[in-house]
Amino acid sequence: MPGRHQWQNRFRENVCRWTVPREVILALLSRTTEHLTAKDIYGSLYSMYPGIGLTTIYRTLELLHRLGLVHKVAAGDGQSRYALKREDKEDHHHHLICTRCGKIVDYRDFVQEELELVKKTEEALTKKHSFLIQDHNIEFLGLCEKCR
Amino acid sequence: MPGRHQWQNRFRENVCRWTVPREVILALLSRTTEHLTAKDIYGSLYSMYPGIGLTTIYRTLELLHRLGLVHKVAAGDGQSRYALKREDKEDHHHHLICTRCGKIVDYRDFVQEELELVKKTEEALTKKHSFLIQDHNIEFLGLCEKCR
DNA sequence: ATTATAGTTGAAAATGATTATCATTATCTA
DNA sequence: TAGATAATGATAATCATTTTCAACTATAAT
Ligand SMILES: [Mn+2]
Ligand SMILES: [Mn+2]
Ligand SMILES: [Zn+2]
Ligand SMILES: [Zn+2]
Repeated sequence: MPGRHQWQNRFRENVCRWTVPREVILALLSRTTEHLTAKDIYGSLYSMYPGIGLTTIYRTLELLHRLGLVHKVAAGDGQSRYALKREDKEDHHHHLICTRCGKIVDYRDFVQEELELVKKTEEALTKKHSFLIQDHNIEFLGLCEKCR
Repeated sequence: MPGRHQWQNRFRENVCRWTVPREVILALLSRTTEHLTAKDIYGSLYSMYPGIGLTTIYRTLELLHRLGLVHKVAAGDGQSRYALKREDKEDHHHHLICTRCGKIVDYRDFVQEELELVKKTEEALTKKHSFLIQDHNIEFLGLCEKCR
């Protein structure tokens, strides 16, 4: 529901076509706040769209990631998980990750302080190591309620 | 060179035997500050110890990780990298990761401020999500000098 | 509306890192 | 030194992700 046309435009700009699999995957992602694996998506879509290929899901997720529409998170259990970025700019957040079951929880605490520290650090590191820094991650690892 | 006997003892406590492959792998890790993949290690060891198996390297690295002797870092390129933990306690650091070639650089800037923020956040998250938090990661992603 | 041109799809095979098996060997303890 | 058992390494198996490629389709130009 949130912005099918915006997505469509974003695709056109990049010479990408607006297709059924892409629409369906985006629709699914926009319906949840969970961080889904390619297989999760494949499973959820199966009833509504039995023909869809896992390959296409991987390709679409990679595309969405390239277009900056989804977050891609490695939970350390060997598979990547994806979540749609929110439209509002107040969505900067990081993750709490269960190392046993792979569950990912968003958190948005102390974002202001975090950003200050991140900015300082980023500047220092850019100079010191002549890296081109594009992003940062902060994650807390542990066991979720069920797994501990 | 740094503490072969300490390692040996750490092994014994855990009913683990002190073997040639384990000694050789630890020796290699202690000779560098780089973050190595299992294959890197296999390659480096080959001349000195042609018989060693890649399987054993994986097993040893996993063991060292379980014993808390190495850091295990996922560079996002699909393979894990390992680096020996330093003996001194001033070694708390985080990583700058090149998303193109997987290179990992340690940084230790603003550790004090970082720890304050981390502590606050950890307490808040523990309560709010009833997670048992065991560790945290901070990483900056981008392109290294060679890759950008 | 028809056509031409890329972009897209999905089945199948390939890749590549990591793990599981299992017979053989090495370490440690008594 | 001998027995118990942990460790090794060759091999096969897993498993997520990619690559291939022929068939299909969205889109723009006629
Ligand atoms: Mn998230
Ligand atoms: Mn490090
Ligand atoms: Zn869990
Ligand atoms: Zn690089």
